[in-house]
Amino acid sequence: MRTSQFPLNTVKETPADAEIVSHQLMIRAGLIRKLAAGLYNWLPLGLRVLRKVENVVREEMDRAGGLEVSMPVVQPAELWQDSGRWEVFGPELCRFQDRHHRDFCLGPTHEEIITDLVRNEIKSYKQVPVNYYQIQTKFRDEIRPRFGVMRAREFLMKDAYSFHMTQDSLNDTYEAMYGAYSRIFERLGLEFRAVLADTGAIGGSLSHEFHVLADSGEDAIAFSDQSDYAANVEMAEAVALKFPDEAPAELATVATPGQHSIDEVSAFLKVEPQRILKTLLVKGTEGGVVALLLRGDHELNPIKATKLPSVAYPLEFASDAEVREAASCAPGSVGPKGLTIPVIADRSAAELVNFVCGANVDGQHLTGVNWERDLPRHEVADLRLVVEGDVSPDGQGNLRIARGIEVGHIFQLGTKYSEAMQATVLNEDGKNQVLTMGCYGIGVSRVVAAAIEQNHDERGIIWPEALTPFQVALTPINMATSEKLQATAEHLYTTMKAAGLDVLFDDRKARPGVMFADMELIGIPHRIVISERLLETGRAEYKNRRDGEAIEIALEEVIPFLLSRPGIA
RNA sequence: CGGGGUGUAGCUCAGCUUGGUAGAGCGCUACCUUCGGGAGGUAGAAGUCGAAGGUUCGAAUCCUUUCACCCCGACCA
Repeated sequence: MRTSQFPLNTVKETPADAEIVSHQLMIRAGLIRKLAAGLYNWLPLGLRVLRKVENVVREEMDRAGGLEVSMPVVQPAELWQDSGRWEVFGPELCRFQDRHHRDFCLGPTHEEIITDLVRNEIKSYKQVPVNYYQIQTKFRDEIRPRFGVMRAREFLMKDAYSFHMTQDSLNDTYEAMYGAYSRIFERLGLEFRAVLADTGAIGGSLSHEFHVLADSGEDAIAFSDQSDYAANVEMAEAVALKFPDEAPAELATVATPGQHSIDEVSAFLKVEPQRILKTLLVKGTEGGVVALLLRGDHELNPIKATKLPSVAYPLEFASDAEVREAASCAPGSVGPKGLTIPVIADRSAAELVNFVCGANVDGQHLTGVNWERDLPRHEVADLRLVVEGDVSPDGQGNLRIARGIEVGHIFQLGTKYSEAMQATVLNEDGKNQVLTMGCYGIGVSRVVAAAIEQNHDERGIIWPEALTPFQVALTPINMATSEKLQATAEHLYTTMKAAGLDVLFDDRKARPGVMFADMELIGIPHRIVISERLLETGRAEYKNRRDGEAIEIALEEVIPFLLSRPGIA
């Protein structure tokens, strides 16, 4: 491709409304342009990258036995009413009516549609398992779209849905998808981790997320430094931290006027926070409140808390009035002693000895408290967020915490949708049997942004080979003034293309600085420069975008040299 | 939805407090000079000052309403 026929829509200035690097660079490099909040046009350069991702995804899905389909973006309400999600889904489901006043929505996901398709088309156990996938535009009316295509309202997603007679069969496909996803992100040249995940609103049992590691990531993930354990911190199991054995101290009541927070009490009583018991009162499912106990240095994990049958979802803290009713004091002085409401202790809180807790009297705390002697043993659960350095739940190594961008998510759905929508087939006994489902998503447009977050410098994007819109930039200097240079450039361009190289020939009448800056901004990994000066010795200059390595090579060696570069052929 | 902020040329912004015929830099067009790291000069094109209403002799500027966009929180690939 020639730049004279492929306008580079680069801009020098950083757009004012772009927060993160990938968003800024995608606009500066001319990959995307915003149309409205959360809606983007993809320019030719950006679309080339998007298609690269798409193709890798498609190849690996096909290799793993997926069958490509295409389902409409617009979906009839009836199917959503069938699954029960028409009512359950919030305002992010964009609903509208057609001219006949029939209800429709823009598909945020396609479980309903595929389940309907399968219940109509798949009749026999002989036709399963099947794994249908599509690469399709989705629309979610996000509360707050941000970070460019990272959290857009309209985005490109690969979604796959598998149907099975047995859990074993689902396990097989789940594993195949796990493998396919790993290959996809490896081929794309991204540093990623697969982590145990919460199944969230989609429902189901087993689930893994695939995260591209980047400091700007919205998710925190925990992984062991010695084993392959990895989980979203929302999910990461927190093991009980033992407390050193000590002789029991005497139980005492102390005045702690005006000391409410853990830090205040810690400073006032000169006791380290980990020896103070934090008592949180939250709303319960039955309408009352429930007490959750944590070590003072630990934080509550709301996801874990709301999974407890007695705790209301979503998590809501008790009001001051409710606290006073349950504990007869203000929130800063609450403790478990004497409470008549349900009490659940975190595993590590249950290990405390000689600790401090609220006395349920304003301005008073208890010291030297011990379980059993002073307080009954309560229900114990995993309630806290893991922290860096925690023992890994598999017992091997310690947890480290990194930030990641979720680019893929695989679920074992079970029969949630197939049951509700009656997706059944006849089994070997001639009986109707509900199919078991899995679903598997990749945020294709998000992958592009994630790749940039992970691969850029102060000059712009540095594309991994598998994603780059062009492999090689051919930049002749002042070509217009030299017929010889022009002829050499044209010849190089033609032979490079013939050699199968995807080359962007900068034939603009631009100054060298402009060409270099543009090619670096748009992230082309390899650059060939030719000039009058170089021509005198029959050489060209090669420069690598990532490591900045620059060498001169003989003109006739240019193509063999490029083809020998890792990842290019 | 709650809290905060911004709308003026394609982009980044000044002008608004104190009302008086619309500005800069970048980008774009043409020409001259320059030519290995976002050049210099000359000339030019380009704006219903987000929209509506009001106050005023006169509104980008003051008042009211409204829309859009951005940031912080709860949702998600």
